[in-house]
Amino acid sequence: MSPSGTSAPRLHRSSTIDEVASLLRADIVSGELAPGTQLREVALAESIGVSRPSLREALQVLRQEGLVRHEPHRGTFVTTIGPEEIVDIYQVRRVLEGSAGRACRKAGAAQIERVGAAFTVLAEITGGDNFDVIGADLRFHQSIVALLGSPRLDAVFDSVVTALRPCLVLLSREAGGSTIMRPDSLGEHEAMADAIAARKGREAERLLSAHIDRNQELLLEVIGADPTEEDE
Amino acid sequence: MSPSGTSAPRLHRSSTIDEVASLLRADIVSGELAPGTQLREVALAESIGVSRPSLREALQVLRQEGLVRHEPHRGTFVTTIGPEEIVDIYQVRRVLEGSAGRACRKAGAAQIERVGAAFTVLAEITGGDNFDVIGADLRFHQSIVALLGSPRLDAVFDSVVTALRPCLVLLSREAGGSTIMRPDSLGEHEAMADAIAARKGREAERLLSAHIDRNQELLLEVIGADPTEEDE
DNA sequence: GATTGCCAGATTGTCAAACAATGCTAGGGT
DNA sequence: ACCCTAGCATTGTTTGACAATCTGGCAATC
Repeated sequence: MSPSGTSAPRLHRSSTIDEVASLLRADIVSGELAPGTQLREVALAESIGVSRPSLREALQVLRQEGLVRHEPHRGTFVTTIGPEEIVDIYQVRRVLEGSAGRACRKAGAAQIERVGAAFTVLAEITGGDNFDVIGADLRFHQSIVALLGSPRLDAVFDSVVTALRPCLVLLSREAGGSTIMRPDSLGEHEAMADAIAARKGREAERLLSAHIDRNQELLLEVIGADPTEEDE
Repeated sequence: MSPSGTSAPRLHRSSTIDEVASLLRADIVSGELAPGTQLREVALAESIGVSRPSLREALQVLRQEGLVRHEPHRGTFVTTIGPEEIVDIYQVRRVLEGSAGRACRKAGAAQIERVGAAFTVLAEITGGDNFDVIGADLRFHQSIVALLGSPRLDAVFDSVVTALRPCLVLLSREAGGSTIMRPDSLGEHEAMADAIAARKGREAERLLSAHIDRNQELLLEVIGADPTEEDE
């Protein structure tokens, strides 16, 4: 038996607290738990069906992920996202996706292939539900970051996307329509996918950067113009 | 009431679990808790003086930071760092520091100033204790990443540095001498600091990239040549 | 003698209940 | 109207307990 070091995927892959964390995470990114909501430990633990210590451990996970904010002796609240966070998040995107675009020259063929696949999904899903479009869009960009070949950077982008998603969902809910997906957005994505497929690093970086800038402006505009009604 | 010095209104700045997490984090990065060590909950909780649930919450924090690895029903162990992790960490450094170097053109004057200050500290401390040199080196690079002006990216780099530090400490302990700080390393840092001060983005990026590549090679060499005795 | 099966100890996983500490709110005194 | 205080709700932390699971060694079997 050669215990080939890297992986010992013992079954049992989900502990209670990870499940609880996933559950809450899903409720947050879907917007079901609105930003600013206080998460009361006793009630929440009861409603989920776990003990308070277990819930608290799960909350620690979410806190570390930045999905909830913790104020001592006050409580834990779903993170509210403001203009500064938006700017920060998009700066992260610029750095990560920009670098990834430029690195498409060195990336493996398989990774390049996945970008194309992600674009295909995005192109075909357009016109469907807004929520699905957001998901496909983000997955496309995720596949771009994957070009860097770094699990850690993938995780960083994941967390950024997770933080961004409730914001986009909220937006789409308010606008009710296709505010998020600008009409020329699909074209931009196609251009990016093409540049990457052709391994034109500089071009891809430029397109990505411009795309991200535009989206940031759009988002800031809507968020800034609409001081969310969340409460006092 | 004159707010003289430390005894200001108790801002409750650290909850128990954050303190415990900090304590353990310090022990891990200093190498006192060697990689691979199992953290037994009862004994550890007792030795620190907190209850088991509190300790577990602290461990969740460290797990999220990647400092410990958790195996269900087995225990939590101080993360062991292998060649893949080294490569990953240095990829993160390449992306972050490279982007930061190039972004020095747009960075604020204050941020640029801090890079210079960090270099001064590094230059003057050289020759001192190895541990201090490592710290100053990392802080210098931290100040470079700060050029990006993104709290999130700062945090990412922080976590990377934290993961890297025990590895460097271990190295310095084995080599006993100046293996980490190559003789020409200080010169490289000076060149980088100069390029940034002059806001030569391209130049800074090139220098940083080369510097990081060299250090990665060095680290991989020593790590690879020395399969640490820790496991089976 | 080597392998297998199995049992006891140790360790983690999870819970219930409790009490202290703190923040918020409402009511009373001025 | 304002300040102060009492009381309630919520978090912070501990204790103790029990179930589930892993580890290592012992005995039985081939």
